[in-house]
Amino acid sequence: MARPSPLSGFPEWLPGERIVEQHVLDTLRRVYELHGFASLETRAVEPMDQLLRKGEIDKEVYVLRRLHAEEGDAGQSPGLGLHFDLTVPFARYVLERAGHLEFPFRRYQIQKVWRGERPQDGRYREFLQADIDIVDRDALAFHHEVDLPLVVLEAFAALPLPLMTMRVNNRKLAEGFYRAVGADDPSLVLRAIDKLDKIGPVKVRPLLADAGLSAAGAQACLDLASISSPDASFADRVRALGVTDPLLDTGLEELVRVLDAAAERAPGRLVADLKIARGLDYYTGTVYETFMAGHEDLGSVCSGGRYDALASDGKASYPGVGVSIGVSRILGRLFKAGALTASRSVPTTVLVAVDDEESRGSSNAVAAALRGRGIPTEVAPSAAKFGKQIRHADRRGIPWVWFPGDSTVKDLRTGDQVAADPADWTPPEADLRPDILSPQTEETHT
RNA sequence: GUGGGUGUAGCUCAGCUGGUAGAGCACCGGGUUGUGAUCCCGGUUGUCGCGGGUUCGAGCCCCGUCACUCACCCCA
Repeated sequence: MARPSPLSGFPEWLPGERIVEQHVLDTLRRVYELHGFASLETRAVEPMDQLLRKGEIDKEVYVLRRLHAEEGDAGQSPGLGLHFDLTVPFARYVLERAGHLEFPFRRYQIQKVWRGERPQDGRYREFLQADIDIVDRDALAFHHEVDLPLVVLEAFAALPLPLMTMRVNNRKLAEGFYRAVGADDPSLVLRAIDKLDKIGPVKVRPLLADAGLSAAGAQACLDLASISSPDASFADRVRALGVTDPLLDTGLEELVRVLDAAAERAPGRLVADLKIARGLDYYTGTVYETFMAGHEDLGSVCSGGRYDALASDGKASYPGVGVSIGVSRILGRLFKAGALTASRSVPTTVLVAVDDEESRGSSNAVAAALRGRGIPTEVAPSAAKFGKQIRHADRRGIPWVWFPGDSTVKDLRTGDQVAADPADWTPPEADLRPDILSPQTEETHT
């Protein structure tokens, strides 16, 4: 059989990269649980009508089909598709289990999602998302829109990643403003403003005209979009535009509260940016997009917002707020750039050398003693010359090699070799797990 | 889905107007009868993406196809 070529858009990491990924996932789990978020996993498939509701027909969903499906089977059921995000499955889960859940319900969910789009740099067809959401029944207190992004920023701060900056806007603010300057359909304006970074104001202006805005109205929207600030000062600049509207006032007030809290609890990491739009139309309040220092061209690596109508069963509605971290997008870019590696490609801390095959048993005994004290240990695969055995460890980044013959242990980094007893020798605490190295020059969190 | 670019060794690539496939790195063995580097010597590695066509002859030209990649779209 010919060598298979990798499938584009379905990333698979090397062992060392997987070690980095697991470190990231462990850290996210730790921080999320520190804040009391419960872990959840939902099935990979949803009924097609669930995935495609809200008229988002252009969603590229992978459809699930039995190889031996009978003719006509397809017509009888709604059909199944792989989920393309974790929010829709979560909303479905909440509706289905509302009677068994305690509200407000806080959960995190780290799973693969699938999108049938053309892959590109930073854009995959199968990728890992790490979501956290808070949902409540009927009404969700506003302060969750303040608290949730701070949890995510805390998680980023605990990770060896380039500096993350979260840019924040508010749908009420935008919608109130757009209506007040003459837009009948604020979502059209939103979509136009969303393209601002990519195509520039000259090309956005006609789109705003298409949305029904006068020249003055379009100018006002562009002026609004140009406002950004790392603190609450943006509000004065918005008011200086002279537009008044009750919804705009509410949105302004909310965004000020988000910025005030962030200034205190995550200074510099959260910025008000009134051109942040978000394509998805179900957001109703604060919206978030996050950019990675030095990799802004990648687009947002962590986005979300407040939603009111995503889950509703007719009797009750379940408003929520959540964000999703694009784990694969972040890691794929940093791996490719050589900006994030593990100090070794295996978990092994100690390689026990083998003198000859007759004495493999004593090497196994040394390894067992070390493992018994929590030290990840493997035994050399063959009784090759010691130079070979050392190289086996060196190639993998294993820091220590144990020689059972004279009961010594060698630190490959320094070359020092000392007598040691398997019953009590212990490596430095830091050697028990691989280090995560981020050799880039940009600012990092840790 | 639309439009560009690229497919040659494990990796990065060279290959002239069409004339029997190369380099560097990597890898393996030895120099070195049990301790990593360097050095020296030697060695392995290919359906030139795939299929067809033109030609005495195709890695090179033509057609098709597949894959990868970039942009649009959309978004993590």
